[in-house]
Amino acid sequence: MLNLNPSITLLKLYKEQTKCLVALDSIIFGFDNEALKVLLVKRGIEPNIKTWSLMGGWLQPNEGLDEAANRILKELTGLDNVYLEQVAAYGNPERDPVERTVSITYFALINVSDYGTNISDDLEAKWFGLDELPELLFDHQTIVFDALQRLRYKASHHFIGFELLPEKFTLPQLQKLYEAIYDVEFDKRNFSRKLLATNFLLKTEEKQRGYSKKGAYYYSVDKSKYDSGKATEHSFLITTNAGSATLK
Amino acid sequence: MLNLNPSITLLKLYKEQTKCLVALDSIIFGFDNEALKVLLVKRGIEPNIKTWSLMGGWLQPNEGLDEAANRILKELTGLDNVYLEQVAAYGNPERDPVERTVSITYFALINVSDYGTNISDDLEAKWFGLDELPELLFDHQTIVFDALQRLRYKASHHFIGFELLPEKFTLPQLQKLYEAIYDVEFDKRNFSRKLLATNFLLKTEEKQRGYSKKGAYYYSVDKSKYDSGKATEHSFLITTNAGSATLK
DNA sequence: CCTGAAATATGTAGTAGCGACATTAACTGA
DNA sequence: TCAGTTAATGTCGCTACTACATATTTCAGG
Repeated sequence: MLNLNPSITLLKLYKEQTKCLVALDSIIFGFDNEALKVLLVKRGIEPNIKTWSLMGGWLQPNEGLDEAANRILKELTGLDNVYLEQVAAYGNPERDPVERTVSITYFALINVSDYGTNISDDLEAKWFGLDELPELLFDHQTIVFDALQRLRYKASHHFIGFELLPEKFTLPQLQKLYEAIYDVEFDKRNFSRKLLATNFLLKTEEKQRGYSKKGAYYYSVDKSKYDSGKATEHSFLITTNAGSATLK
Repeated sequence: MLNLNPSITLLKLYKEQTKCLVALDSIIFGFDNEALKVLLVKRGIEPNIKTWSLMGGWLQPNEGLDEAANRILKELTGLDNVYLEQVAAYGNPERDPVERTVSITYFALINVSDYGTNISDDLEAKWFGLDELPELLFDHQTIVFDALQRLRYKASHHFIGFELLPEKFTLPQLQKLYEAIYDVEFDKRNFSRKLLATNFLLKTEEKQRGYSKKGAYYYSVDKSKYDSGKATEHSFLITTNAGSATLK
């Protein structure tokens, strides 16, 4: 932005700078009631064709970063209105051997059951558990790890976990979700007490059937409170000290 | 990263993508024992020549992002080995009117007394308090705000605040620093109890002279513990709930 | 129809840590 | 030596977290 010698003309200064490709890559998290998963695709172009990689694409001339990340996500999964948050930028000169590329990453939280129906079949995509990731393209391994860190932080301070669940979910489901995110186990009683204390949850009259003998009540998110809560911070289950002590 | 039609050749696919300039802009925080400040420079090129802006520069062909941010910081301030952490990427198509530019931002924590001696005089630079910022270039206002948010988060979970202070500092100095970062006031007794409990601080025999009647003991950072602590999280003074409640 | 198994729902007691608060100690300068 | 200023430290009450046990609902099988 700054030039110590003002006599150089503007255009020259701008023109002599190197330009890069800008890619947007999304770490798409999903939850199948058991484990936290990441959606990967088999790369369709050389080099490294058929290597598993994150869903991504290039920035187009007239779109902003968030906009581009949303567009790409929609193109590849058919999903719209997905929780999407920027994580970081990666720009090692050697990361993409063909062309200098800076990648800006986003993590997405999707509800797996929404996803299943809309996915285009052209695309070889698969869910992977975090401890069963295949060999990944370029630096995507690091990127996934960083995104997980970010998700863990975010979900412990803001009420966003439910974005990974269907509209209606039970407390045991919610607990399993958080246990998957942090790879810890929680006490049922303390868990429900703490989550209910947020006042973000609305109990419905409906019970889940078939999964357990007794059946658990479904809850939904109180959107009005949640929207105002997005700005505010709440420390959920993982207080920073306990968290680092307990995480595997 | 992915192409639904594998018949398109690799090079064509890469070549037809638009390229951008990539800028690295740093929010340089400093602390003058009173307030948290940001170092800004007067832009030397059109458009918006003479508008105050963040310190920044362009990414060069053979350097990574962190590397570039460090290089630029060194070129502009003479400072080396500075705490520097990536914050976010900004890429609205209109943000730089001359040329499509993606900016990747970093926050830097420097010790103002180190800085004073090394600064090149070619450069019109000035410290600004956060509540007395001038009109800023492009979206730099937003960028500063986001960086402050990030600094607040980081300093409340990791022991990094001291990067803004000299090698040796007193507890009252440290307290004033945290008060400046969060724009709150702390209780002296609770503050020192909590900070000392981290075990990151080493008390020296030396006392600060001249500033107060009694004189406060100098402390330094126990680097061995600190290095291992960088990975771990610690919740410092600002617990998330209390923090959001108390912050102005 | 009764019984047992399985999972949900909820209550309590102990404790650690936080916040609020007041006094003593060290030094300077008049 | 006295007054003024700032540093250093200890106590109490409360909140919130943890650990832990029992009752309830329902389904399935004899």
